[in-house]
Amino acid sequence: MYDLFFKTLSQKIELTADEKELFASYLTPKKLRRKQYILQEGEVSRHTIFVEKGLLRSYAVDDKGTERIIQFAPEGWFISDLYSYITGEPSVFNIDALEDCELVLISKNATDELRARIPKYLEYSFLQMQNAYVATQRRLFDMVNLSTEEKYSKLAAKYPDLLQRVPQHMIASYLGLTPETLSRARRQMALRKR
Amino acid sequence: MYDLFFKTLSQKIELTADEKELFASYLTPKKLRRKQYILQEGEVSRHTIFVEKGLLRSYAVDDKGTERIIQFAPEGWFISDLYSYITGEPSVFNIDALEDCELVLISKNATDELRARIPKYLEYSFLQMQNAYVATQRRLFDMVNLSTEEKYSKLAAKYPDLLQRVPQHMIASYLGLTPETLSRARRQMALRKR
DNA sequence: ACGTATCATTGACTTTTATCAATACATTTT
DNA sequence: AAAATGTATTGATAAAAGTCAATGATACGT
Repeated sequence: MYDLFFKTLSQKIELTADEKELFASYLTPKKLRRKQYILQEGEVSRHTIFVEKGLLRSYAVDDKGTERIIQFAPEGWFISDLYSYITGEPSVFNIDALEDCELVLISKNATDELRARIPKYLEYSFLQMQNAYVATQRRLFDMVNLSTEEKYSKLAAKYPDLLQRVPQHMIASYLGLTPETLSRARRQMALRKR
Repeated sequence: MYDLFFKTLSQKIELTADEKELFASYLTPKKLRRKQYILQEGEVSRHTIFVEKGLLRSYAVDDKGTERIIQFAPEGWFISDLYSYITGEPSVFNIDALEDCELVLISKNATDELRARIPKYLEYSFLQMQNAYVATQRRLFDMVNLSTEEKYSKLAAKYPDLLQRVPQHMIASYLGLTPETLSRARRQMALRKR
């Protein structure tokens, strides 16, 4: 239990056995079935969610009822609506399971106490946030400046397994494209390779 | 000197007079004339830059030689190529001055020592990074999901003064549009308002 | 104050992407 | 097993954005 979670922490900070035990006492395990929500629009995001197993996604629904996927979170990833988490405002996003999941929840209180009792965890949080920021900046740049084909190729190169686990129209949504446009782009690329 | 810098820190953490003095000893002031570079493609980003006065921008140049603006940094903002800063890899961005600037530089060494000697500064760095991350996530979502007119309107509402200080074709670049497209979108909006 | 950049706009045309509709296939549900 | 749902592809057409070129207007450096 929490194996992947502590393995992930250990990539950036080292915890003693005692610290791990203390840490674990603040964590809540949760299983989630495919299609179930862990956060729904209008609720306040009160936890940081870590994915031990399975696959989550976050998305918003636009005026026309179209789902706009913001993020995928497979094993080893954190996900939440950070804005709602920080401000306490109701979330405008949904987070649900694309596969059966095993999750680790850390409440806001738990986070605060953990950062106070294990200062290394504040450092971890900083490093984690720094990584997330750099990654998002890069993705923003790519989304603004790359062509449809380049966006897809980059995603496919970086997360090849994701394409096996997620239906193509969700990849299209994540990339800000219609399913038709992505389908045609893929066909073009395949034709050119022959 | 450093007035705005410390005022900005004080929005998130409180420093004593002694701490401020210690802090200031790690800072380097720098003036930059309009059009001068503070970071050029190929160099390693070795400082965090704070803008006391003036206006910076960061941008990349694509294969066709077109400038792609990533960020504007007016007074009170931080800017750097964080990826290059963290990894030590040469930067693929440029940062230059759109107006005469007064800057505050914090070297990587200074940052490390400051975080060790003033633990509150690690907390500040975390909060700052968290804010930057949330803001970038939101901008990413908008760039992917909003129409041209919506992108421009949102920017204009959020940073009205920026439109006065920055030529329109740079706003277009920041929004991932051609100058022509932005010009026509503005015309449409103006016509509709009458 | 001058000449030179730079800048914003507009028109004509091309390319890219979205939209709507139909089809075929696969996967889930009952 | 049959029905219902979800998924990917393709075609026809419309809408949006990019490209290229020209014209005034403005700002800037000396």
